[in-house]
Amino acid sequence: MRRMTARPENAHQARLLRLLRDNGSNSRAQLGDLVDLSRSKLAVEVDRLLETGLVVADGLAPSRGGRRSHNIRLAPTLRFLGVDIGATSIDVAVTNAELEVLGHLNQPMDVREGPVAVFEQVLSMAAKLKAAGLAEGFDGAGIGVPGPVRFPEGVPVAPPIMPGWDGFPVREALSQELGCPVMVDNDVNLMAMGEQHAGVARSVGDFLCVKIGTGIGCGIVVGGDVHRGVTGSAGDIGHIQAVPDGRPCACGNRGCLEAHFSGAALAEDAEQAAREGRSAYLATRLETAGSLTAADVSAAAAAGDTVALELIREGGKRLGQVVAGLVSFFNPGLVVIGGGVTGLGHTLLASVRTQVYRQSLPLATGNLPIVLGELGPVAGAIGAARLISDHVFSPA
Amino acid sequence: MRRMTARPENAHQARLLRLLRDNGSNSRAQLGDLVDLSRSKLAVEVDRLLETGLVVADGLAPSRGGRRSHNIRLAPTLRFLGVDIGATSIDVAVTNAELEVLGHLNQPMDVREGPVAVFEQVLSMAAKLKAAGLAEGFDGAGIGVPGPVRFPEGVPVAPPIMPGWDGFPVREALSQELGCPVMVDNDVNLMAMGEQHAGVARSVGDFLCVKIGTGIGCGIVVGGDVHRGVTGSAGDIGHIQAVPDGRPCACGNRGCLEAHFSGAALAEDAEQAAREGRSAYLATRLETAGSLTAADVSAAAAAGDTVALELIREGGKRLGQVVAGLVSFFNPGLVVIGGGVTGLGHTLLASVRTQVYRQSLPLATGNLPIVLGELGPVAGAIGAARLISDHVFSPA
DNA sequence: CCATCTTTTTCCACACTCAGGACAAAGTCG
DNA sequence: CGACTTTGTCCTGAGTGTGGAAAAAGATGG
Repeated sequence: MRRMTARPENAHQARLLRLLRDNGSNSRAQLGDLVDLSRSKLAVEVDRLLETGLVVADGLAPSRGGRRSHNIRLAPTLRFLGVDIGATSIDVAVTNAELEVLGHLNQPMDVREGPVAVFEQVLSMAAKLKAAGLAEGFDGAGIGVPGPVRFPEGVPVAPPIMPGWDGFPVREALSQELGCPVMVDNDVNLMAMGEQHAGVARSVGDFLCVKIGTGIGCGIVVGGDVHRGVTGSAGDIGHIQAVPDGRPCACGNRGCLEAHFSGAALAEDAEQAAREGRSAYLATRLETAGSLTAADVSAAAAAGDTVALELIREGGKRLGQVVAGLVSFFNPGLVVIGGGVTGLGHTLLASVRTQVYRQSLPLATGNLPIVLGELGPVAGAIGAARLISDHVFSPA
Repeated sequence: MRRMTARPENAHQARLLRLLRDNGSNSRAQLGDLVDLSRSKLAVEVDRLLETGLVVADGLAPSRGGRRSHNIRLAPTLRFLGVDIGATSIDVAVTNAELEVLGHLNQPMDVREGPVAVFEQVLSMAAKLKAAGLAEGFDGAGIGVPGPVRFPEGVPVAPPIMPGWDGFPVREALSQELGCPVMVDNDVNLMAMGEQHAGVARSVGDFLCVKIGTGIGCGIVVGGDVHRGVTGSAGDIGHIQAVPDGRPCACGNRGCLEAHFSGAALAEDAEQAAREGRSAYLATRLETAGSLTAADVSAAAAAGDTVALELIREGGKRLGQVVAGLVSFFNPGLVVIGGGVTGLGHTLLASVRTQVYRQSLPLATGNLPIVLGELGPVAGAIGAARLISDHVFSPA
């Protein structure tokens, strides 16, 4: 079911669409204040957008002391699909044109089952959301995958944790299936875009967004734009050396950050602690579940388990060491920490902060907030919607 | 002696001026191929530039099969001043509008003598270059200082190795003295711009430029533009921890890269080796000179001294560890190594390369050249000229 | 040496865009 | 109810840029 979504005809229209996306409904007069176009010109462009159906009239705005202005908003029927494929689960969200989440589904799924199985799942989730009446069709879809992506083509390249995905034409295939434009990016970059659009990073031009999941990655935003690097692997900080001659890592080196702190490493450490009898809480948990995850450590910490707390603190210190280096190098205006293990919360945050503030120079840390992401599991999906909306709201 | 340099009236003219700067003399027809403007429009803009005197006619171009085209070039009387203030010496260069170095002076001087003394020296060097007939006046000057700069205002902020410079209005003061526009930036950023304009980094959009001098810094170029960070301290990698619990550093921490490898650290290590009698070459040198510098180590290495070579290799390994992390994080298309100790040359390079290729992931290092800068001591001055020319060649 | 073909440049007419003013419509406020 | 403010529409005039025609300058081939 192909939907022909109109596209803006020029940069002015694109600008207006993005303003409406970011600021919501707006009066014509207000728009005039924002865009520095003559009233005549603005009227023409708005009329054209109304004709194409991308925006609709939306009643009258409250008076600002004179005649009331007509409100304009993005077409309420526009729908974007945001897909965040993680290592062990899939998040799918439907948003309207303002990128508000109308519905959200989460399914556990191992990305290693390969692109065909995963996309089957994604499409069925999308269908379920449609069946719930949230969308009739999609005007665009953003897809996040847990590995490097050749961005212009929308193709994963040499993804370490996604065997079978290398070179798979994700963009092409999903565009075919969904009948709408599709953009693909690294999941961490999308999380950064999500927090930038609707989360803690609003109005920050340069920031880092560290995502701790099964692995560790870092979204880099420079001047409002995501930096992807020449091969799309920028932000891949999981294999930076955190401990000289430390633990062996799947990548073949030793002491990688990921080997010492990540969802996977944390789970292993916890199991070991449980087996060695250092934590009664974790031992019980291990016995009932058969294995432990980062979430178990999080729960243990919340229950006051000292071993769990110590694991988190130690991990935060490792992470903080690496982040301190990145802060010195990049001098961001904000550091966001998010991902599945946000449940580790303030213990982790405190540990990272301590390390960064101690190790980086005052000029770089002086006014540097280090905070948790505020969008939780939908950050990636919102970022994905943002990605594709940027594409759809740009001149054809 | 104030010179009123004309400025381009619009973006098209600015574009043309930069093309002429980067490509040298050019025929009108060739320009037409490059800029995607109608012939009429192009003719008008070129004529206006001719009127303002920013460009001049320059004979006829060779025929391309028909009527010969008129050559156009930037006014040959335009002069930029490039100043690179290092920790221990000052480089001043005069360039024409194409940023070719017409004359270059170098003077040892300790930056700690403060801005007043330093600028006195700079002005006297500029006067000397003028007296040599290289310039009548300057149409702009770029200044590099060895510390963080609040870029828009051109003011150093909290520079660790430049006490007395904090908050000094460098841009304002020099603009007054020289009677021309002035821009100020970190010396490392300027070196990066220099290598980008005329050195190894031509045609690379994203790259890192590591400068090893008295300290260590790193210029970051993203999408062709220098990234300065929110407080102007981006690229300050000298205080990234390279050795856990390593040597104490002036910054108060331990194990900073700069404490283990930099011009200053190298000199100290060499002196110690000399005193301990581990190297006859260095011991002799120490006796005659009273102290050692990085240049001595360089000379010793060239002479085959094993201790010197080992010092360089060890330092390269430390540097390589840090650079490997930056490569993973930033995924650049090129890494340039330059600065005063380029004399350490290929020994250093080999050591850094080994470490980076070993520690970073193949996707990031797959096609990553790591090379020495090719502009030597004038890289900074050329970058400074480039900086100010970008400013002068932009609409007023 | 001349005729023909190319390339470059200039000139010009036409279309298009856009800013800004005038004016009508719709509200507020006293 | 009247004066003032804000918003929206219409219209004109200035300016800009495109593309064609033709002239200028040279190359090529007989």
